[in-house]
Amino acid sequence: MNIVEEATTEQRILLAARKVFSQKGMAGARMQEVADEAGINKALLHYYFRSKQQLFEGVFKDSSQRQFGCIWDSLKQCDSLFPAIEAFVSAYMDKMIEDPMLPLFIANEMNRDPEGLAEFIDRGKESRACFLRMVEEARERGEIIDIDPRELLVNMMALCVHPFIARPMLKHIHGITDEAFRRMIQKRRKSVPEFIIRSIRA
Amino acid sequence: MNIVEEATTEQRILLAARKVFSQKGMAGARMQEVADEAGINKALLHYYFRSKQQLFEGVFKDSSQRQFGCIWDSLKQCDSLFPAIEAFVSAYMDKMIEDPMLPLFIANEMNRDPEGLAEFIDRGKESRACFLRMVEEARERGEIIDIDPRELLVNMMALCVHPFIARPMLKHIHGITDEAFRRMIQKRRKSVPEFIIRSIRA
DNA sequence: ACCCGGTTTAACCAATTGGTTAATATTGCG
DNA sequence: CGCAATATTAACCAATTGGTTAAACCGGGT
Repeated sequence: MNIVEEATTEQRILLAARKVFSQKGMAGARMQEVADEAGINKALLHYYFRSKQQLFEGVFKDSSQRQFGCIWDSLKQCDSLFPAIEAFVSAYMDKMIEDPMLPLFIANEMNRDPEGLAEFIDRGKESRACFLRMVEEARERGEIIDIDPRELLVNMMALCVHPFIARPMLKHIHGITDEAFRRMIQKRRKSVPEFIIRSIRA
Repeated sequence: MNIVEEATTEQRILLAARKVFSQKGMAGARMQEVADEAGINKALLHYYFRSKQQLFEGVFKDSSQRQFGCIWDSLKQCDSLFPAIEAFVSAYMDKMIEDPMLPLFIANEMNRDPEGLAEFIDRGKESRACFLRMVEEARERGEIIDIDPRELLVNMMALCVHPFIARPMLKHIHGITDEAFRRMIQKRRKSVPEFIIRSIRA
């Protein structure tokens, strides 16, 4: 009856692997733990995914797509910059609320093996270019100040992703609970776009 | 004659361990690699640091202090908010240019063992409180808009630290070299404080 | 010269871990 | 049913890895 029980073995493996890998990282994850989490034998992992590396790539591919996939799409239908920024921040944060471990996991593994994993994050290339052009045009129309579009994008992603990267530190420094953290994120869904727009409005 | 040759064995070990641990993380680091990097026998590691855990804590304590230590001090002598923000961003970025692997390393290990490592990042508690009060006062004087000081601090740190966390992705997405990355960071030393101040100025 | 404390090393050990194998269970199908 | 293909498991293996041990080295004091 459980959704986990209904799913195919391969899906259960990927789900378990995503949990273990994103928590412990490639080096810290243990095949046995993935097997336990999926409720199967360790040898069965190698039956579906020949090696740890292959299982990891399956998880990473899925995770990076999950994180970078439909974020860009959210702003494709926006015709002006400010709503696009709001849509981007909202979509990005929604994704991370779904799976808060993902950003740090991806950053970490990209750092470990930049060349090997580069191919996985190439999605949304044209959507990103589209957004950069949108910024450029808004600048030419004088709606915003003179700013490098790519720098603006870096700042946007920074403000979105950082609370999830630094969550343990924020929780300790500000002494907040899980619930307080979620409220903070909800507040940021509105305050971050305001922060950005206020700083670039001409 | 080399500085490494002159240093004491313990210093060489800590230097090598910091390099290996911050690149590979606790789980991925190998004691043998630390020993090789330090140019000594593996057993000698356990002579100076009884266990991997103890060596790791030595490195982490040093690293977290290096990252969070004197950043706050830089703004203690500032009497008004905007120069304090500029000083903070400059100091923070200087630290990270020195050792670009540190932020991701610390974020990662804090995520792995939040309780065990929490004690190490308690430095600068009162300086941080001092900064938050400074923001509060500026708000009461009407110099800046109505913003939660802690949220402002999160945003500041986000804009400083994110390029170093996401460096491999930025390098791949924007197709930039190491040299271009350093130029980008140098640009951000000025643009980030401007970005922040523009968005909070009343 | 001799010893003694701290330092360094080579060899070794036990536990972990990714991966394999061969046998068993299950499912689908003629 | 019977049989073949697929799914699953228990037992096992080789390599890696953190850690230990006992011996050797080395400088200084007497």
